Amino acid sequence: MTSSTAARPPGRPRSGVNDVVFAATLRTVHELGYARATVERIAAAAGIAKTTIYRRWPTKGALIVDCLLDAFGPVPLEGGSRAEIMSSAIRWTAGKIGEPGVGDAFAGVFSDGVSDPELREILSSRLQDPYRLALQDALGEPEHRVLFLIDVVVGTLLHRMGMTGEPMVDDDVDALVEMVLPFFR
Amino acid sequence: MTSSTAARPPGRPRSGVNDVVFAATLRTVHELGYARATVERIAAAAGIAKTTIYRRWPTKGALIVDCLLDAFGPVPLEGGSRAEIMSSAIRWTAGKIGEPGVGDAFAGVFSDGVSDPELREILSSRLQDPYRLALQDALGEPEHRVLFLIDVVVGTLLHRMGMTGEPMVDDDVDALVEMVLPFFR
DNA sequence: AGGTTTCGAAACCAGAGGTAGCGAAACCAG
DNA sequence: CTGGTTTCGCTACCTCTGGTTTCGAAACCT
Repeated sequence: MTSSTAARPPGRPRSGVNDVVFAATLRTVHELGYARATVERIAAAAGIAKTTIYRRWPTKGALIVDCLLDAFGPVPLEGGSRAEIMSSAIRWTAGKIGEPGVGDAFAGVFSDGVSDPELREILSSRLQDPYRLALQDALGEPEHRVLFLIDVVVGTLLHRMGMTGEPMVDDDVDALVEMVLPFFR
Repeated sequence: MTSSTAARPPGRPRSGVNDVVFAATLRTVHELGYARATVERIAAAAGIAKTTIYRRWPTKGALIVDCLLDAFGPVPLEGGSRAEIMSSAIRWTAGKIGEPGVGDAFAGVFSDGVSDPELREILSSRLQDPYRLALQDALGEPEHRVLFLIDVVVGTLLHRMGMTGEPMVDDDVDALVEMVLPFFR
């Protein structure tokens, strides 16, 4: 065993509070909204110091992206036909965005990215790309078609969330599936 | 002429700089992005004092919404068939959002609304409702269908804008039309 | 025990939205 | 021309947020 698992570095090890921080982030965003969920409040909710957060994530945006990655996890792409795969992926996305705090955090960090190219890059490469690649693979569609699909699905769900403050109801998610599927058959 | 046109109130009249402010707002947002387009910078670009802006608009969000209303103007709903009306409305929306500064301002104020219920109310009632009502009338569709249509079209366009920093290219706008029309036939 | 790293706490900074106070300017009525 | 009313520009100011810095204490390994 020469080096594969990287011997523990010297010094005091980091306390394993990442999960606590993610939970505190979603809870705080859910209760106070994105803008009022300050890093200080998130740290307090997690029971740690603000500086500890900034030691692990360079910016608030990076923290939120990591938190969303943790909340979403890998997209389930089971299902036989292309239609079943797409349908279940859309419903899965809608369900995740509807979980308390997730939609607000997503819309908020997305908004911040509008005027922050570095955050946009993080958002695109760390959050969008993995799902884009998985979808390209599962659906056999070219990149630009999958990007378009993501624009439609995520854009629609976030617009509803941003405009009403509530996630999209199931009937409208059904309509979204019904509208998207024929176009990608 | 008794009272219809409201006799001019006493005191110094407001200088007619609204148009100058709108132009300066779009220009500043286009050059610096939404977050760095501070009210102070917008005022400087318009050649007026920051306090003058806050005398006319209660918040930055309200200023942006008025600016967008001015930039969009009424939606053109000419065209014979329903398909023509919808198609031209979608392309008109995409074109407006693609104008320099408009898309950034739209995405920015939309983002701010995520964590600001008052701004969301302004956005919904002053910006979305007029277009929604005009579309309900022109298309003969019920409210929730038109709201869904707006979610899809505006959401998709803003997601592309927010993710890439660039407005959607014509080919993809064509795809959007092609996807939406059959669902609303 | 010594070296190394992380922790919490506090003070701190820069930039943003938004407000208050002031004298000067612009308009109208008499 | 004078007085009343309102808006103007200017400056100073407040609050909040993201983010940084500093420092002593704690945790781990050798």
